[in-house]
Amino acid sequence: MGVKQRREREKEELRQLILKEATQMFLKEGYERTSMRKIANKIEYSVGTLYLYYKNKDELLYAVQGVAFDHFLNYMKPLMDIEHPVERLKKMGEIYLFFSLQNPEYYDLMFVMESPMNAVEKHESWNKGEQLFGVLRKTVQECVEQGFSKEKNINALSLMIWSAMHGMVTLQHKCRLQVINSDENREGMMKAVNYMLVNAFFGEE
Amino acid sequence: MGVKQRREREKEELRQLILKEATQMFLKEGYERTSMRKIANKIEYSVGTLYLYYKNKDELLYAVQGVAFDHFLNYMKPLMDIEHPVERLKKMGEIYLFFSLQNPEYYDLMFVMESPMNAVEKHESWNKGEQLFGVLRKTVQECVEQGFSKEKNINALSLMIWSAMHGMVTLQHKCRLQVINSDENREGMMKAVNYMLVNAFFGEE
DNA sequence: ATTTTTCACTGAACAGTGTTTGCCTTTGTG
DNA sequence: CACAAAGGCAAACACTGTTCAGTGAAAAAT
Repeated sequence: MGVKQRREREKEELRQLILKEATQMFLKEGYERTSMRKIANKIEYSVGTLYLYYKNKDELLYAVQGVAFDHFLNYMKPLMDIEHPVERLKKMGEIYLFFSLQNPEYYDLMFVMESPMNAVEKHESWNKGEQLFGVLRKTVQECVEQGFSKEKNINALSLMIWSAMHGMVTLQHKCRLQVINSDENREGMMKAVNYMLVNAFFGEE
Repeated sequence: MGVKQRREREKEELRQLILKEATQMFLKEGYERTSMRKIANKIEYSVGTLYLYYKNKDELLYAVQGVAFDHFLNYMKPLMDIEHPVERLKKMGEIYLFFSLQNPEYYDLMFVMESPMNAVEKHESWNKGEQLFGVLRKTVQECVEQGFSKEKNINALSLMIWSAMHGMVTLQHKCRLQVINSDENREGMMKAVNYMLVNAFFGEE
């Protein structure tokens, strides 16, 4: 009997609807103004229903985080066609900056907010995050293999690059870059990133 | 008549008491569990009273942020005695890491939370932040002047270093460093920072 | 000395938050 | 037809930041 299966399918559909609508509200209104009640209103169900599909807000946010990561990976994947690893790395930095400034709410969800990480069990892995870090590490590895860096510790090198990008983005998002002349804007940041990647970490070819 | 002055003094004393108690609660309980009501309870005044001394929570948090910066600057100031600028910079990195991991709530207040920055008026300057950035910039400037770097743009260089430190610290705080083998802990981070400062940005002397 | 004014302070109320729970109605099964 | 199961709902709980009419005591003015 296909009844069980239909119900299963309907449940999955509603789960997806909640996720889709929540994601949309996050992008449009920002997470500050996106409450469980408002999501429930938008999909025309009651608040309690949300909790039948997601254990709590953390879990819902974790699901939205997944959507954000998928978006980001779609930005990144085409870059893997660039053969020269240093060129690829530079382009990755550019895209990283671009994405984070265009989608600050997504970025927060992926790399800043505590809430979605509470849904990651202590001993469970954070798949999407590892997937993305893998893309960076692979590129760094190629850079090292082709002799563009003195340092051979791939993990330390990758972490340093990621940290620098992440730090700059978040300082910008959270209004801490007032300490620098405000004419040092996106272009200025891009210049600094380029310096870091080309001159500091990897030798000019 | 000294009545006005006494009242003025008493107001200032209560303002300081609120600040002191709020700061303490932040450090002990974390900002998640520090509400206006709980602060009011601790100092045995009613909630409304807090709003006679601070316009809103943002302003109170901004005041606590000031306390945090003072602490941080006290960590940093002694370093200015180190003559060699590269050595000083390395030590600054060490202290930065140490402070941020020991006082995550303070760190959040200073560099991550949006709330306290709402109290900084659009055209008003963020004094404490600029003061701290000045300490870094001065050291970087000396490094450049003594010929330890090819890059001459002091601001870009300083920003890059600050970003890298800040990025690493926040990725750690917000549980995003699961992507790296967990045996790469504080020491591993310190190694990466040292690599960055000594090998990447400033030549080994 | 008595009245008036001033002012710090209160605590209830408002509008919101995430989450839980008892009930109800619709659906599918024996 | 009667019974069981399950999805959905509304109300309630315990919070949050913030506001505001009212209180009572101290200071100023009469």
